[in-house]
Amino acid sequence: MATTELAVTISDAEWRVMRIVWTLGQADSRTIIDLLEQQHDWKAPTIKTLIGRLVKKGALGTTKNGRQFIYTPLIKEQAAMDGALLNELDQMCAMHRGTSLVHVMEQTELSKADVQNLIDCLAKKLPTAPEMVDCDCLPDGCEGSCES
Amino acid sequence: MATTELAVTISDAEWRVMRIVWTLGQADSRTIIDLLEQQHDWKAPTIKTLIGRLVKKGALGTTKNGRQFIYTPLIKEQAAMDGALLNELDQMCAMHRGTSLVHVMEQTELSKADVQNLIDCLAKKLPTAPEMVDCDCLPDGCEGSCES
DNA sequence: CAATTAAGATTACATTTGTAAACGAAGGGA
DNA sequence: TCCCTTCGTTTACAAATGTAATCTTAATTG
Repeated sequence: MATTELAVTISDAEWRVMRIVWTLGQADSRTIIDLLEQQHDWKAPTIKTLIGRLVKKGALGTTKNGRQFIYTPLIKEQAAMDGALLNELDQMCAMHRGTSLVHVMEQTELSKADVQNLIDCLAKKLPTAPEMVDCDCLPDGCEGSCES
Repeated sequence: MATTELAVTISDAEWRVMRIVWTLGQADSRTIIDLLEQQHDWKAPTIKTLIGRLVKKGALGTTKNGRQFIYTPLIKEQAAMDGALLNELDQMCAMHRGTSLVHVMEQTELSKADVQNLIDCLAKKLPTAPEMVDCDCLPDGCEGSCES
């Protein structure tokens, strides 16, 4: 049985740090601090705190390199992204998720390949898609019209 | 110039309360408390606190009904959902958003109509979709391979 | 009318998060 | 060898959040 790795929760600010490390593959604190100081008005100690918290949370791993550390991602970027989005979606009314996804699509820039993948994925779902998805906001089930 | 209504932020626990009110259209505290006590192990005072915070945040409005209040949503459910998802997506690497949306689609139950709407929306995007969306994790732009 | 109940308001308290200063040890240069 | 730079660690502190007890007041009931 593999270690049940319960999804690490990454806060908004921490997310910025992770993106740097994910993109570079690995990085020492100097690099992370330099890059983030350019993108935000964060002071170096702020970024150090974020790095420290990510290490404690198990999102970043460390390798000693002389006096310093080299940080590497311990969680996958795509998995973190998928998890965060699904998490958010899961706490919303099941009946309205589809509409929300349409709105999100409309406002998100996607590459041709992404659009094609999405179309393929949806085409595959179409045959087995239910006629409707019920609201799950009330204990029993929502028969109301869900005005909003 | 209309009042720039800066998106109200709703926390996870508060989200549960909003869903009840959105679904019912309006509700008094007794109703909200009864329903939520069934879904969670929350005590009545906990729910009262959440309701109070939502009123203060401007997410719920009140109408006096005798000694009690009737709560109504001041923000639209669909708008709140769209905003929360876009917010989450916006803080992620632009290059990987498409893939994440594919994964989200795969794991979300959608009605036939939703699937069709999504397909239509995507079909419309396809012609103008860029060949690729660049990573925006680094200050300048990410030319790296973005291993993750 | 007195005692109980219920509704909303006030207070409480630990944890997480954003944001950062201060500190201690290890190297590098004068 | 002695100071200064750096890195990582410790401490700080306010706001947001999860979770709830207590209090005040007005209404319900016997």
